[in-house]
Amino acid sequence: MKKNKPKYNQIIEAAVEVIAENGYHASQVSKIARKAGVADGTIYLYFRNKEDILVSVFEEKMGQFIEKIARGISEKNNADEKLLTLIEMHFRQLADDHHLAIVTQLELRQSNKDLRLKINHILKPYLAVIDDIIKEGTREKIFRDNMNVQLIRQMIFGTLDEIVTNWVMKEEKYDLLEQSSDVHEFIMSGLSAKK
Amino acid sequence: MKKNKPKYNQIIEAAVEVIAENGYHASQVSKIARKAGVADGTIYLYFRNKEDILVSVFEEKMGQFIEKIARGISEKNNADEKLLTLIEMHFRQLADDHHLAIVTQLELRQSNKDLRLKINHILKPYLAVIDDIIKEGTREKIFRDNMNVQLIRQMIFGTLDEIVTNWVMKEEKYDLLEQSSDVHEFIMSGLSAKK
Amino acid sequence: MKKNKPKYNQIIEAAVEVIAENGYHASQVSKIARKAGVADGTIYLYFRNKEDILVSVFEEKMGQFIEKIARGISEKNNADEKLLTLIEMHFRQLADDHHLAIVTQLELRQSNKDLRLKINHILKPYLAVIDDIIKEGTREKIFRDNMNVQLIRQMIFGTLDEIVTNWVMKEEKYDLLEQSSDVHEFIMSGLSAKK
Amino acid sequence: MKKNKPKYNQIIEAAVEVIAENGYHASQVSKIARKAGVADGTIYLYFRNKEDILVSVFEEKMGQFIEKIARGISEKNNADEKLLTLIEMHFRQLADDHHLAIVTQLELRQSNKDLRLKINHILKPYLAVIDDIIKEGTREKIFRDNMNVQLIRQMIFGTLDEIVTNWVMKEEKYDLLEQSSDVHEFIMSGLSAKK
DNA sequence: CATGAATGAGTGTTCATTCAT
DNA sequence: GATGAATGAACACTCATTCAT
Repeated sequence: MKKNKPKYNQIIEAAVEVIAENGYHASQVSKIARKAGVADGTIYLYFRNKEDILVSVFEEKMGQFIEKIARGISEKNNADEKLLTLIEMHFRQLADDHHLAIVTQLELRQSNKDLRLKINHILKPYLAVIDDIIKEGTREKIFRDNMNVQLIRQMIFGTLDEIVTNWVMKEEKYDLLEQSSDVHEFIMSGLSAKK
Repeated sequence: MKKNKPKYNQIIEAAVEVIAENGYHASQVSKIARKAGVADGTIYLYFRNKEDILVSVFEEKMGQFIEKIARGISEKNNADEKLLTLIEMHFRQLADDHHLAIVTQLELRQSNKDLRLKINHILKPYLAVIDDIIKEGTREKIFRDNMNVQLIRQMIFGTLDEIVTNWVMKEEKYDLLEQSSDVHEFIMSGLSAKK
Repeated sequence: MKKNKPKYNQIIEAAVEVIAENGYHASQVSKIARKAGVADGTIYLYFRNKEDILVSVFEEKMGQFIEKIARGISEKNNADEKLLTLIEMHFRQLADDHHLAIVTQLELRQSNKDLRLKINHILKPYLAVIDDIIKEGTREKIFRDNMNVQLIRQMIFGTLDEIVTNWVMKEEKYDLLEQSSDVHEFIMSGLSAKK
Repeated sequence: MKKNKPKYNQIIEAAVEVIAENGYHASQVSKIARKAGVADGTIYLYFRNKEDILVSVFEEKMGQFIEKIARGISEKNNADEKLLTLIEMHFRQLADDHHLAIVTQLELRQSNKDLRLKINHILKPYLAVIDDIIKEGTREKIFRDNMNVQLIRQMIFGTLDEIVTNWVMKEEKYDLLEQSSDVHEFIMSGLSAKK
């Protein structure tokens, strides 16, 4: 949410809707402008080019996404609870925002390498949150020692991402949140120190 | 490998190379034709349209990919060993074919929803192989009961896929195969019945 | 006239007409294509881009222009007659081709610096023809010694060019060719060795 | 210099600089406004539109140009000296104002037919000055009789203009003023009554 | 007088696909 | 079967001008 630039936010919101409804490749700048209620040229007062709109969409939305999760986690006292919170909030936020789910799981992945690299960059803070949970669990001795944090994080993120993507592709026919405890149990057992 | 149509295979191989070298969006039909040593029009004697080339590329390559894994697994006697074999062969086949890894993990994901649905369809036999291992492990009582097979399979596939994608994006700088045992341990612990 | 590429010449001719009729800035590629009776895309099989069309127009037309003058001059036996021939043919060729006159004197001058540099390059052979006459006249002792050939050539070309441009801007209301002898006399007197 | 409107002159001067530095086509109104230190909208309090700025630039600058030459000539007593003065001052004024030379010889020529007609109109007083010298020379019997004044004037102006343009295009690498006497001699001989 | 945010018309170029030879 | 010349739809971005403040 950039300062008090109402047009900036109008355009961001319009972009999410247009991409969710039309698909990445059919999302012309003029369509976004029309939905935002501004002229085509106005877009370029707030964004350098079309790619900049898309990067900003992801930036703004992921910013909120991560911030909420980080806040939720900070109230929990151990890695176990934190992981459950992360899973639940990851699922809930996407389940609650139909358009956002389509855009992040399906449409934005069709972008070219450049844009994907930028998206990966934006994703980093979220990956760092996951890393922190892993490290905390190791300190708390509830996770095994000597784990490759980067690999574990890839497995956790890959698991969550694939589950959400499948849910979106199945047109969100079932309850995503219900899966949380199974996923949590799978990951916790996978990392557990006991054995 | 379709029948004995040499041009068909020339075009498939050319497509993999062209996409790996130029990226999805810079892979024009004319470029594929040139690399395959045929005229542009000839492409359309073997494929309905550009999407059909890409689907066929995935179909042919995944066909071999799955077949090899299925064969490797059939020689193993329990779910534990089968899972390890699947992980190792999944990693090894992509580590051994640089072009294929780039195409499947990065480039083909840029396709539109239609193409991705077709790709998912082609992937089904592989997902079925994973499902079979899960079911076998449950029968063997080495996995927990009452697991949601579909969910577990998504977590396993998501884990493997994310790890390979990260490895490709990091320009294959480290050894992918080395990760196999950690991944296997993570998943096995996650599914394990003991506790 | 390039080889036997009929489309190439159709496009060149169409470009001259379109520019003469609509002006430089209103000469869209699609308008040229329509007048040439080809599809927009066909233009790009024969020309790299729009500028290449314009350069080629000038190249082809000036090529013929210069060639004819060079041929005409070669039949003359002294600098005096050669100069008269050059003036007459310069005027006649533009007087005979209304469209070409408008394009070269008015429209193509609106091009940007890049294009103008290329046009100047194409003009060089013509300037060389003028230089040769000046040198010949000096050898024949009918022109003064010690003249700055480059400067003289600029004066001659500037004179002819300004006269034609004025004639085109006055909508070709009077007879351009009639001016030839006065211009010839002016230049000859200006260069004459007698004094 | 219009009235006592300081902003008017700021904009005129800014326009010359911007055009000289960026070229005709890259000289946006907003760039001129920024250089002039006024808001975009302010431009339109002093000029009807962009073309009006350019016409006014030429008007103001040519007004001074012509006035100085007319004053210089009025001090001379015969057509011969007046012509030399005109040539020298024409060359000197452009040699002394780098920006003006670029703008008048190269950039403003890229304008469309409309603007060029207006520029020609502004040029008329200068052409009249040349005409007067020609007529005076004829009266003084130092020029031939029966000359087509308009044609002679075109030749003189064309000569001077082409020489200056060449000098600007050669990036003003040599001394323009040095050419004056040769040019004067060429024209005088060309018009001379003796023979 | 002065501002500057907002407007919206206009166009060169690519490339998947066709079809006459 | 094979060719490759020809097609034509589709779209991001700039910038002169306006007008509410």
